[in-house]
Amino acid sequence: MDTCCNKQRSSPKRDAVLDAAQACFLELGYAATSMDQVAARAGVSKATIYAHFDGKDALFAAVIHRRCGGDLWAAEAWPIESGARATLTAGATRLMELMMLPDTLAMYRVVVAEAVRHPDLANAFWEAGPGQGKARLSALFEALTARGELAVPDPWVAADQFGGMLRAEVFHRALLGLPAPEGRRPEDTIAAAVDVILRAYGR
Amino acid sequence: MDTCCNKQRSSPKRDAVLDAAQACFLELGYAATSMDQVAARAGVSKATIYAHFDGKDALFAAVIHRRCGGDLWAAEAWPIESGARATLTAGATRLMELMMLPDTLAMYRVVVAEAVRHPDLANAFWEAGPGQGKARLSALFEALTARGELAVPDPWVAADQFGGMLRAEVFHRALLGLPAPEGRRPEDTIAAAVDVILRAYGR
DNA sequence: GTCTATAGAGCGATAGAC
DNA sequence: GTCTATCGCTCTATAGAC
Repeated sequence: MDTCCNKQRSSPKRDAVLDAAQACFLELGYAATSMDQVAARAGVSKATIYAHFDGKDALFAAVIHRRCGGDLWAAEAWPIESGARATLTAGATRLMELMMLPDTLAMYRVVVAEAVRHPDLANAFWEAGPGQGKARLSALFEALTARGELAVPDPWVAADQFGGMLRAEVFHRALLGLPAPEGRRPEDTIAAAVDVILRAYGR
Repeated sequence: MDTCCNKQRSSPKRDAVLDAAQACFLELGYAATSMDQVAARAGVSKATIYAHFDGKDALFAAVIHRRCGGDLWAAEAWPIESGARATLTAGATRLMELMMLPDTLAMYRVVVAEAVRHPDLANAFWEAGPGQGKARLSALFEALTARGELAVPDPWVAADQFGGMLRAEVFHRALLGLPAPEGRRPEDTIAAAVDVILRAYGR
């Protein structure tokens, strides 16, 4: 137990440090964040941070792991509606909402930026984020195929393709901080992706 | 003219600085790269760098703009083969090759990381990279529809979807520095994406 | 243009009092 | 655990000789 966290699990100052560090890292990136900034934002001294975390690297890891720990992906939030179109649209809408949250985009940016230097964090992020999303979509395809509403030979491949279409230009540009392509809303991307999937994998 | 570059266009030392800076920025990221490192790698003094560029920010911008300037996307490299499957497979293969180049992935990482602080660079990157890729795929869909081999109502939407499927798990994990999913190669992703497109937009 | 040398600020991390 | 004060280092940027 407790192999992933430094010192004890929780304390008011410790939580304040984690909150402040998360805000700084997501806003400025890893390298551009200083321990002085984190300390000031948390309302503690720098020495207090070092009493709770082994250093800047360990603080960063704790921030990422904490945010990857919570379960945004409870299966109950991914209902099998009546009909393949409704089910896929509902799932895609939920996924799109999560992907487009400002904090999610910021998390993407900082993890991608540090992926080479922190492979373990990149892996934790994948497992808690995109990997879970893919698993949820895959479960949808499996259930719809079992019900005879779709004919999907490999649910993981279909989930990858569906997710890829959802993660297309709208998300891609948002990740780069660019405005969405003119007149193209997330709902349009979702509807068009569902159309393609139904045509390709419908019975 | 010459509005995008500092001082004169080219000189041996200046090119050496740009090469060294590109290597450092792509390898370490913007913030973690120091002017001392760039100077050492270029074999010049720091003062020489400041004689050619206004500062670290301007040097970074020059590196990104230089790499975005070259045209990797000449239309001749995107032939309309005989048959929709062959055409799409050839185009997707070319796109996948470009996307999976180590330098392309590194460029993605550093531009995404700095996108919030350097919106103009993010835009230049989009226009020179993903935007061009989408334009090339779109031209393919348009030509295939004109020939009557495909029935694509909106080539830009189809290009977005096709590109999204190609940019799915294989590329997504590569961007995070993670190994490819077991037993899934880029060719498999391409073939599966072409299958879906042909089923959805075939006549 | 190019160099050496250095200014001046900010960095991560720690010592020692309480 | 938490603080103040500070160490030793590296950073971006520049001054001045050639």
